[in-house]
Amino acid sequence: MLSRMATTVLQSADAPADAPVGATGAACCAPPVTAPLGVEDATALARSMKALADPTRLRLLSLVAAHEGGEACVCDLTDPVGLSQPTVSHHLKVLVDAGLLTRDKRGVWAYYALVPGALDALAGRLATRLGG
Amino acid sequence: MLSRMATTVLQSADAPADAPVGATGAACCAPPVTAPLGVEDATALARSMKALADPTRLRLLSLVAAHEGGEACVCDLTDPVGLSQPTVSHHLKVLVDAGLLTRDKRGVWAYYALVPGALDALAGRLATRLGG
DNA sequence: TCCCGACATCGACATCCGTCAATGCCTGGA
DNA sequence: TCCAGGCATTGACGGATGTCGATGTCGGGA
Repeated sequence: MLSRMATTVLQSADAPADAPVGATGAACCAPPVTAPLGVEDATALARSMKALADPTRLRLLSLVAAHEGGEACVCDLTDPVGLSQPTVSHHLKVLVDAGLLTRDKRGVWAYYALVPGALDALAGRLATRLGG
Repeated sequence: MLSRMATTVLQSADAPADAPVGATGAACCAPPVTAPLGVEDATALARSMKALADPTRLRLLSLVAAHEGGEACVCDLTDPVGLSQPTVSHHLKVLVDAGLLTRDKRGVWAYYALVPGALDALAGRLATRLGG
């Protein structure tokens, strides 16, 4: 048997439902052993990260952000990414479901725009919940 | 024939190839929005995000960070995540390959530790490259 | 020298995911 | 009223991914 302490680090994370996102925790020096992510928090974070774990979706976000007015319709995006219209629609839906984009249908066109602060909130959660 | 309101935006600050990671993007004003991500950049970023797009791996990172001394061996991690040893080894390899963990084999045990600043760098890339 | 234990690798399996062509829905104009 | 076009949905397919049991590898102790 190993003599390594097999102390299962208490993991029943208190689970603060809403994270203090946006705030850059930013302590430079060693936060003394914060509690590990609970299963729920990890699952929720992973779901958000999955939306960003695809090069096409990253490019779509970037294209929308860079587009005039901060918004773009599907027809603006299919050519730059070089994929079919249904595929682009699918990716946009994933991003909307993840809370990263908004969808505004005006007439025949559907305009997508970044949700302000959503990416920063994700980045903040990454840094504060895992790296310290 | 729709007149898209050209609202705020504009301001051209070319984003250099390597972003000043670690800094949490600009504050409130000034949407950066410049050139969209290239295919290569998007692919590279997506590869990193994929490593974080799994709840088990997020919990492993968190467990390692929270563990005494900032490092943990496989036997410390299998119980908390409730998965088999080969599966945990697999996830740890993914995290090492992504540059998020280091692996240090001492005797019979393999100790994993966070790569300092790696998560912050990723968070910074997210915020600065996409519209933070 | 042999055995045990910690860890990595392998092979297999089920599931998920990205992509496309085809099709349906809805809006605006003729 | 019908038609044209932008977009979402569906169904299908191939490849990637998470998981496990079995096995290989290596170091330390008897």
